[in-house]
Amino acid sequence: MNARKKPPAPGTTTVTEVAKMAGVSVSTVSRILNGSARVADDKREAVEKAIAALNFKPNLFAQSLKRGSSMTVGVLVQAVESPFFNETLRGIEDALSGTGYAPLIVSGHWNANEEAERIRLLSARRVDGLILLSGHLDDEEVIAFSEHLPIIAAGRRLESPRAASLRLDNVEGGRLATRHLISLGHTRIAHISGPADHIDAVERLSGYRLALEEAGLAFDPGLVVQGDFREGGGLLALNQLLDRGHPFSALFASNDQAAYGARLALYRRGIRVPEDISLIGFDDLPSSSYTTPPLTTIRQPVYEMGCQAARALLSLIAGKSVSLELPPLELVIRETTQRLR
Amino acid sequence: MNARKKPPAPGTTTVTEVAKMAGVSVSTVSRILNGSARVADDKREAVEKAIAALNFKPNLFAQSLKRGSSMTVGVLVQAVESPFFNETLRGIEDALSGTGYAPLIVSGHWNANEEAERIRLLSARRVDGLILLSGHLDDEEVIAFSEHLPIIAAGRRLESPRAASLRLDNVEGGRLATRHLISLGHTRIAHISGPADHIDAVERLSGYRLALEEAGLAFDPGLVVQGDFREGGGLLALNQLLDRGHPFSALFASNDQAAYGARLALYRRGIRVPEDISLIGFDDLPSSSYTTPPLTTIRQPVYEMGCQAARALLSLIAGKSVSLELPPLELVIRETTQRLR
DNA sequence: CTGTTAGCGCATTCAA
DNA sequence: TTGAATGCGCTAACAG
Repeated sequence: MNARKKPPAPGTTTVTEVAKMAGVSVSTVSRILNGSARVADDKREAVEKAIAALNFKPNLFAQSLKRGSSMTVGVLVQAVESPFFNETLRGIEDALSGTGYAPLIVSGHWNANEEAERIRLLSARRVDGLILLSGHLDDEEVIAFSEHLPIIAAGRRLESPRAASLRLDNVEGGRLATRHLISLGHTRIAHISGPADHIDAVERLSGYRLALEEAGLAFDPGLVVQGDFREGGGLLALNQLLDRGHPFSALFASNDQAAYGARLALYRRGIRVPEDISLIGFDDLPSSSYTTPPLTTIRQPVYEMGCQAARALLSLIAGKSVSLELPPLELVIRETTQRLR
Repeated sequence: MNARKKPPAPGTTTVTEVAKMAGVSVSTVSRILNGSARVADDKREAVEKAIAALNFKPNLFAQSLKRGSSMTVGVLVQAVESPFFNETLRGIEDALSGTGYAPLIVSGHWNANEEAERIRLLSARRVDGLILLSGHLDDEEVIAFSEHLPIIAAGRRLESPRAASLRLDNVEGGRLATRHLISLGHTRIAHISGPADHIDAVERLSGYRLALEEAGLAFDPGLVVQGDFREGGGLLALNQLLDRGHPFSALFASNDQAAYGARLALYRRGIRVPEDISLIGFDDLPSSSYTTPPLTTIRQPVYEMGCQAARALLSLIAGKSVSLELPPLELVIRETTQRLR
């Protein structure tokens, strides 16, 4: 029933066969594979030849089973399809490349239950560590998970021996954005906030209020409307705002996607950007350099976050302590903001 | 320090412990885990209780080692950060969700050598199958890989017992786009092509020429300029085109990203879209609904591609034959094209 | 129906 | 320096 002879399939050959071909024992092959002990040159050569000839790759499962390490790190992202996480994933991938570790990416879909479920899945796959990008899980739960699994969490602040976090100062970011508008002479500044249960969104709103206050400008709740961090929400939000009839000359959107939506709403109503209304976003997605006009925004170092997170996780896995330092948020002035005339 | 009672770490308990706690043998536990045989209700109950109490998850490596299946499928994407692949990844993830399979995503970076290297990496991890999204590998190499590994390839056409492909008719897409412009009265239609070594790009260009020909319009090489499927390339390309001085009233960009770049170039020069120039893209990225103005484009069913690819791969893995059918490319008329006046 | 046992492919003792 | 032997945790015969 089963076909006996197979061509040397990668993933079919084992150390035993390599050993046989090279005329040595399996342990010698293993030693060469891992450099775990000195081996005579002639044997080494024979083994290496056999490995090449058989197209041999050690079975990672057997290795994992033996070593208790999977050489895999889990990455819990909120949505693979979100442009926001893209560059972070690239950073993770780049940082991991060449280390032997591979990322296993799963999506939590902005849902605490699903996140917990995914983490369980990752843990069943015995990932050696976990990178958490944002998410709705309680910090306590994350710390609980970290008892068994080193964790680097982005978008949180948590202290624990087996966990570290990476978080930007979103209050400062919101303040930066708002101050930029104020410095251009704007005094009636609207804000599209993000989800009320999203800490980043809440902080950006705080930053907005803070900047207003610092400038002696009154906070007007009628100028704030809730979005959902996505284009559709931004569009809706801006329409609501406009319908309220409170005049404003500048708009701070809590993220770039919301800004895109708002931009479209403005376009539909024939309101020009930046001539009639100045617009600033938050994130600096790659596409924000190419909107019409290019979007002024607050740049988050997302790629660097990915790199750092991955590197830090590797340290954690190696039992070393980690210190995380991120470049600061940065105002990127492009063409959607201008001085109030 | 406080007395910490170690909660059973997930990934630490084994079938043996479960068996001991439930007072049965390991095989009984295994049988219950896999439903591979009938088990008396009382034992089943005891085992299930033990599993819950110990927070037990079977070690996937041990399972894989034993069964020779990793419950993992490899996904070779060109760039995790590319907006184009995002929705496809989501489709793959959705289709895989609940099947027990997890995707292992790696990037080939548009480079045949790196692609081959990544595939080797995936094969060392003993993935049960492979989804290839685009790429520079020769079809023959892909077929060679498929000897040992079931493969679904998007963006190719290949026949083999262990491989299947999923490919849209890009000639038709290019034709569709161009015909739309022609139907609006345009006769001087420019084209930003994609990389000359990218088959999709070449086919879209063919479609463009075909539509021109069908309409009795002469093909003018001076109206075609090469881009790179990215925003920057589109921007540059359009500037070149404009500098050539050949007049045109409509532009077909080989993908949406190029269209974004072109849009910006136009904006910079004060050329209005669609009043002065009609613009059509290709792909229908999610953000294309929110450009200013929203982009007319050819929609690729990328999400569906992901779903289908994943489902087909599962069939292939199960030893079944597959038939792949994709919804057709579709013209999405938004607001960057209008009748020539 | 259930328990015992033999490996899956590998890294690692322990002897030689 | 090398080889033989022992599990890692699990599934699947094979007996009972």
